[in-house]
Amino acid sequence: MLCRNCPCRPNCLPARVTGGPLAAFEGAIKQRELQQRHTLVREGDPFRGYYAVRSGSLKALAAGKDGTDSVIMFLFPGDIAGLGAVSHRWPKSLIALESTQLCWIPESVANQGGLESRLSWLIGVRLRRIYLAHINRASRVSARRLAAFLAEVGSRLAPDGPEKRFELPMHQREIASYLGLTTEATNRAFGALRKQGLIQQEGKAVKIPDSGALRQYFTSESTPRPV
Amino acid sequence: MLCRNCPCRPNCLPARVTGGPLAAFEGAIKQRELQQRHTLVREGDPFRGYYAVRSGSLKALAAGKDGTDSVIMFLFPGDIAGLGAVSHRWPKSLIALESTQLCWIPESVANQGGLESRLSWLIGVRLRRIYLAHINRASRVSARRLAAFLAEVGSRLAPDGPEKRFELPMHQREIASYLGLTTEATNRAFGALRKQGLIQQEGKAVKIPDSGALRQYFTSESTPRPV
DNA sequence: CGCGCATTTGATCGAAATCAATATTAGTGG
DNA sequence: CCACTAATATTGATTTCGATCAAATGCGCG
Repeated sequence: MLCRNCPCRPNCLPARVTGGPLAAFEGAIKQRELQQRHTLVREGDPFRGYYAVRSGSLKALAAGKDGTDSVIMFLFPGDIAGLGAVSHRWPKSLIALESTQLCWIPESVANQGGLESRLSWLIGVRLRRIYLAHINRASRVSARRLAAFLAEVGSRLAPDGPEKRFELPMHQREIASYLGLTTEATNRAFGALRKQGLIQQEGKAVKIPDSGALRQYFTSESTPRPV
Repeated sequence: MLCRNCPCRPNCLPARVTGGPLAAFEGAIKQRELQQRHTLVREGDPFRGYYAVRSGSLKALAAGKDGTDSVIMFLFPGDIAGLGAVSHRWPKSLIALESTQLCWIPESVANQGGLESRLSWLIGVRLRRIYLAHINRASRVSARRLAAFLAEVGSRLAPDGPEKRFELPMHQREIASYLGLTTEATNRAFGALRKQGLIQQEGKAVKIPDSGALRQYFTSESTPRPV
């Protein structure tokens, strides 16, 4: 698969590159497949360029003192992995949640040919997304946090239309870790959202009948107190 | 004050710039003072370059639906404001917590003279810091979250030595908003840390007798569950 | 098929939210 | 500078939500 046909291109580094430079870019990157549960990079590894997620998904893990890890972030198609490691070391491990197609983009390639500004822009997008996640996780009601999470995942895995269907690639256990909840609380939060008709579930498949209603649910009264 | 004498230079854009280029940089930026509680930028304003914090501090606010804002981030001397707005709009309002000295760095200046890679590096630093904050806020024990916050602030406002003394520029109310707690819980968390001897307080002045002990306190058992 | 792991459900406990009231501080104008 | 006012900080009592403990069910996989 070449960049020119890749559905991720609008979100990727060479979004506006065409012609000869695009061909050069395509020649400089390297495609790679990562099997389910396999590790892409380990915490502390030296930085060796970026990985664009073309299909599948990953989780970023932060190692705790006692060997316990917590999930920091999920990466979906169109995301670039490695932004947190720029000119540094990988701050987090990255592990595939399912069979995942990646494009390796060497650092030298990303720092040439006018791609720096595009890279900065993408990092800005990432920062804004993290800030949004910060806000959503500030809610102390578990069902609201989960609702915000599912809305976010839905917008990534089923971008079109207000009704969304997708398969959750991660376990409830991993969602719980990401949201700072126990698995039991997470599970009950799923139940609460189902009972309110905001989501439907069938195994790992999730349907959001009305993403507007879901958003309405978690944006109302999400902040603890005004400032 | 020129960059060559600025204590923030190691953390700033022109960390490694010297000679003629440094003089050019100094000529291209513009110093500015912001009075307490005054607004630097408003949410949704177009991006107009970066602001380096030279002294003082700022809070970043996210507007809620109903006019209630929540604190997303605090900025201290050495920080660069605007990283989340690269080539976009300001995602958050920025308001001075105290009288604050800033350097305005036009976007064009930051994108020239080999500063792009330095900018990317700084954004990477910011991303890593946010991930760390994410982890710390995953703790469900309010005193632990506050301990992590105070350790972070202490490392910024009193970088030298294991014993730290500093003045908190923000209200407990703002800390509470940032941590996703009520003001009461935040206040009781202060009390808990005092009782354990991990901090001392006198008005807004905080003393951390042993920042290692404080870190030890909040890093142990901070994650809800392993993954 | 059986084993291990994840999910689901229930009961109890604990921490923080909430409600309420007071004390303190900061900011205002006289 | 002081009095006055509003906002913030502090403390207590009660309630609620999620953590914890425990057990059962379901599922994937060798």
